[in-house]
Amino acid sequence: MKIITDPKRIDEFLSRGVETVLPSKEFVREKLMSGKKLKMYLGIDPTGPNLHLGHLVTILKLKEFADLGHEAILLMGDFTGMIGDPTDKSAARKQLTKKEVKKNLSGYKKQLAPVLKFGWGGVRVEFNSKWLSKLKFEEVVNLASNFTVQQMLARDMFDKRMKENKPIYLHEFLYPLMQGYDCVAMDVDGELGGNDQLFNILAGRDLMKALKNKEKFVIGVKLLTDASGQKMGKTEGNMAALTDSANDKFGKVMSWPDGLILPGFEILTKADLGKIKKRMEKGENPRDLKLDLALEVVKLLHSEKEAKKARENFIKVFSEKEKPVEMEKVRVKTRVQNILNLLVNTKLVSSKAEARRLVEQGGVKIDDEVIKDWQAEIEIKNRMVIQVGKRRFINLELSEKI
RNA sequence: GGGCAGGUGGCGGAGUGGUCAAUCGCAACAGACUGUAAAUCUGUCGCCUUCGGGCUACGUAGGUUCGAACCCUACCCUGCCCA
Repeated sequence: MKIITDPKRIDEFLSRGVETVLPSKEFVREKLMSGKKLKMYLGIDPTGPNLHLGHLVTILKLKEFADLGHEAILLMGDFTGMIGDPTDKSAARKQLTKKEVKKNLSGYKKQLAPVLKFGWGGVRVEFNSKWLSKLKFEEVVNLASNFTVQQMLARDMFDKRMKENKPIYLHEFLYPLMQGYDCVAMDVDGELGGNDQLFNILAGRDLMKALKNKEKFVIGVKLLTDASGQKMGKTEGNMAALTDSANDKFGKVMSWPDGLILPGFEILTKADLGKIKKRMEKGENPRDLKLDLALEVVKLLHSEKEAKKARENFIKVFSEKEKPVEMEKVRVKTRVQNILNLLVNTKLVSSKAEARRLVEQGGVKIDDEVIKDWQAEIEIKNRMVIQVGKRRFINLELSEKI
């Protein structure tokens, strides 16, 4: 594949959605312009079964790199993942088994398929267990001698835990080491990652310099945060997972604070940012801009048709408070059931106590009628619609057999 | 190895013999409101219940007591200080 040296595209690659470029933008631009094939990688720890939009941002960047004709590697941290990242204090360190890692990986593959085809467009998948599991203790010690405890402690996460008298496990210090060694093992020219990964990535930069006398470049991608640096939602509640349905993804994007509109367009779409800014300045309703953003995001991961359907659905359910276009169908056998049992049986709630609470608070509707009495016996009719809260709907189907 | 302080609900953190299913904050859920699933306000927030109550839970295992998250013993785990 030919190396693309179009300055415009390279500029776009180095600036759109990018927070940090090390050692300098000029350095990396020069490399990219040289026409030489470069090797850059992005690491993911396969700790959970699902990827979310945050992962997607970096993966899209990796794809961009591949599209420029370079060698892009998606590194699965199966080794690091197996050791487990003990971020909380006493929660039993979850050590992933080989089986789980494998399962997670195949899930990722599926989830990423719409945006990235493995073995295509230059993106290659590697596993770091390939080299990390072979390191001898002696080699590990050698690697460790490149770093000081003080350097590690400089990391804000560790610093915070020191101040709070919370445990820091020794092997946590080895994390950056392992990640750094990945660069050495693959002998890459650069590394890509979320800007929050900078510390680990820099460890790799140091190692590359020390062991290979190579200047590894680093591209730190912007995180999905608003202007004040607040991560979207306090947790990752509205960080849509790639496995979410088109409707859910659409809704989650709509729930983002307005401050995320521009960053969202910047890092998740190819939309013309100037135009978006203009629309904002003109005082256009942010909701409409967000509808466009949500549409683009869903389009990225589903078809355009599905994206449009999700938008229609959202407008119906939330703006006009109507029922969704399509809802899940649930079969029931018993013709007459108590409302609580019905809610539990259809898996809308997890316990009777919860069901009762919802009913008492007026959060349960059957065919648009609020059910207030938790002792009510419901006579089930075909195609009856049960709604819990604002956004959970199911369509009942009477099963004819006993 | 020694001394000290701790281990409580999804998380943080009160409680130190009965009135504790456990104050409070965060997260979550429902309702009102809103351009939005944001913000704000209100309510809920272990499980089961014939709504009387029952059951399971405060690191683990035993014990004392009419009664234990709280007292005793052993064990496991964490932090701090000393060596």
